[in-house]
Amino acid sequence: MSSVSVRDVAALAGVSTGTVSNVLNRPDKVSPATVERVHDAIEKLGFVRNDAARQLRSGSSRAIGLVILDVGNPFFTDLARGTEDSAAEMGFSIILGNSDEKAERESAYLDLFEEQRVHGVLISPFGDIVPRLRRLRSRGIPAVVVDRTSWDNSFSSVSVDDVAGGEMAANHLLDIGRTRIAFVGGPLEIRQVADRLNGARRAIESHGGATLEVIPVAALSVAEGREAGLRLIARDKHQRPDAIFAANDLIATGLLQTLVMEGAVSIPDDIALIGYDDIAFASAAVVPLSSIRQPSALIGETAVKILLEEASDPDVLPRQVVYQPELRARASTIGSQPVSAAHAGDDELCR
Amino acid sequence: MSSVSVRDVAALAGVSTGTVSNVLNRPDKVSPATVERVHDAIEKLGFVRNDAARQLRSGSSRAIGLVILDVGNPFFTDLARGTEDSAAEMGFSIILGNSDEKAERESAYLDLFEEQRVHGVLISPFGDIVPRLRRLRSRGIPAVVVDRTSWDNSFSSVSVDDVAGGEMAANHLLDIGRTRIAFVGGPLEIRQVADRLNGARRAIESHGGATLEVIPVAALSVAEGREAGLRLIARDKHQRPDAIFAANDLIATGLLQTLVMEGAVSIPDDIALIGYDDIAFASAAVVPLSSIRQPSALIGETAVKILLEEASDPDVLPRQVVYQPELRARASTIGSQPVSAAHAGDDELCR
DNA sequence: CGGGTGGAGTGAATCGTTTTAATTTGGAAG
DNA sequence: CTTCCAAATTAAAACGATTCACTCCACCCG
Repeated sequence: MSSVSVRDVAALAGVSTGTVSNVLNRPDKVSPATVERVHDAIEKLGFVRNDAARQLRSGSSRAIGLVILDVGNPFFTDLARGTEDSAAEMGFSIILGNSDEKAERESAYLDLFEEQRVHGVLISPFGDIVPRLRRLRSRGIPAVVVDRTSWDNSFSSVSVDDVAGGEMAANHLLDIGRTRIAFVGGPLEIRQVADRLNGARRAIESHGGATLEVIPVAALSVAEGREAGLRLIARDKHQRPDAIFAANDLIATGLLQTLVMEGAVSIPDDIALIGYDDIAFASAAVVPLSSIRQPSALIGETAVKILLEEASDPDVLPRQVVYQPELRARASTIGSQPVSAAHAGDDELCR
Repeated sequence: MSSVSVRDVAALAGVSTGTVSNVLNRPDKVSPATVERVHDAIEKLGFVRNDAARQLRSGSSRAIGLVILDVGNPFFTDLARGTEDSAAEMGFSIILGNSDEKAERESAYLDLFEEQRVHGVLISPFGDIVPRLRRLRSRGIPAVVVDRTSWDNSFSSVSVDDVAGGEMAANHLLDIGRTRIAFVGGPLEIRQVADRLNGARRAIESHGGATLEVIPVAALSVAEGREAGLRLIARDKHQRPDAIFAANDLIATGLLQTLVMEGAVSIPDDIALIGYDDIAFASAAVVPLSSIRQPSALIGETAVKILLEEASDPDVLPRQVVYQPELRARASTIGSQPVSAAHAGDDELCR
């Protein structure tokens, strides 16, 4: 277990440990000749800086903690990728935690990040974590909430306007002439789900002549979508909606499968279907799925940027960044169309 | 920035710092009364252990580094989830790095992990990293290769028998009577791709009467799959294969879309299609995709287990664990069938 | 009654870097 | 020929938990 320390490097280069440290961190403060000599020594000895010692002395780490709700959801992995790219650019790395929508796991990750004295925390919250975030802040660790506005604006957040997104989705369904609309989603405790529903409700109420039915599901997964689909198939044909707004693309995918395969329902002729998130698989589904696109990677990048600003200047005021979502109309609502639409071709398939 | 240290805790509890440390790490060595007193003090002061200091003194960290090829690929996120669960159980956390099939990023992550003196490294390698892994080992940091056997057996690895998987896929296509088989995949430098192709080749050669065509693509993505699909559609009907083995499910998804939507090809009647990885979206596609299932989460769990063993006993010999893949026949090869097959119902759809 | 035993607790040394104040050096300015 | 300054470098003091070699002390046993 050869452990090469700055001391060894200093000895070989014939300088002091302080100089080695300067070469590592502020090379401009050291004469070029010395820099070279030190680098040679580092090379020769295979020295690698011990991050724990650095962090202990200098107080803060080069890692950022990120807690997301579900690694299985491409929306979140895209978001994570955004944070990773942005962080790497600034010389930081991301420690990714997956809370799996469990308060206990969420809490465990916050504990871990606190022990590690991470540079900052990004979190797409599940439970009520304001007290935890406050405590982190009092320790000098800033936090930014992602994919949700923070409760009382005491923390910065980067999110997408889910109410507008829900409105947009419902309006699209109304625009193509549908009137019996169903919202499939849940649990409503998840803020995003409730917002999307409220947006849809608003659109439909202000339209007149259209109805909205809520079909609750237990989780935002493909399996739950299938299950909801089976319930719909079981209905008499005339009892079915003529359009469905699914709370996210995983649910929409599940619906798509059971409705088409097992229900012989034609999409979009019998039922138009729109999802939410615009994950890469949405545009690649056999009936390409209309969806509400969120700038997932951008959310991550922005969140990192804000976090780093707050870290370097703790007195900056919390900011709420809200992006607007965007409609991606595809075959599942508008059927096959001549390839000439505005967005044709710019779908980013799997990145 | 209130910084509460063991010293403060010790003072309040009326004990020495050594005792506080013992309470934290070896509570059984301390009398119950003292344990309680110390815990009270910790509570009162809001003390949180500084991990950097702990690590500096005790030498090793509680974090495991994981480098994967592509976060956008559900196979790898499932694998990551497996490592995370397994690590959490043992009190470790995972630092996830995404190399994006770039040697430079892979290398940057290994640097980072080396500086952090992580407890161990798990890696699904892209470039030739044996020298790097050797160096890590010489520093006392063990490494386990995932999703690939290691080059010379000098490192432990956990993988799946891709040759057998390829053979299995091709045999399935032969079993349902197909004879003009195409393999769509690439680049062949990726070992897994080459192995799958070789397996298929072996099956077809030993069958007689069947042919294998290789259709190369530049990457294992949905977009590349679509592109390959377009090329197939452009062919005269009789020049097309009657079955396709795609190197992974992302490619299969892309193929599925163009063949069905734009080529009016019937799956599986005109062309049978089988993928690889059995990602959650495979079974949820509108024409559910036959695939070769790999135990992705299990690979991750096993890798963590082996890694921790090697970390605690550096003299243990490297082991190569090779799991066998499993065929999941679905509609894309066998069409719609009465629900009675062996595996019906046990598909894990998106968890 | 004395020596031995072991559980509980102590406190100083330690890990490897960064940082600070202090020191040297080579010139430029007076 | 001083004097003074900035740049380059140094030596030593942190940072905060863990560890290790000890000290106590109570208790048991012959």
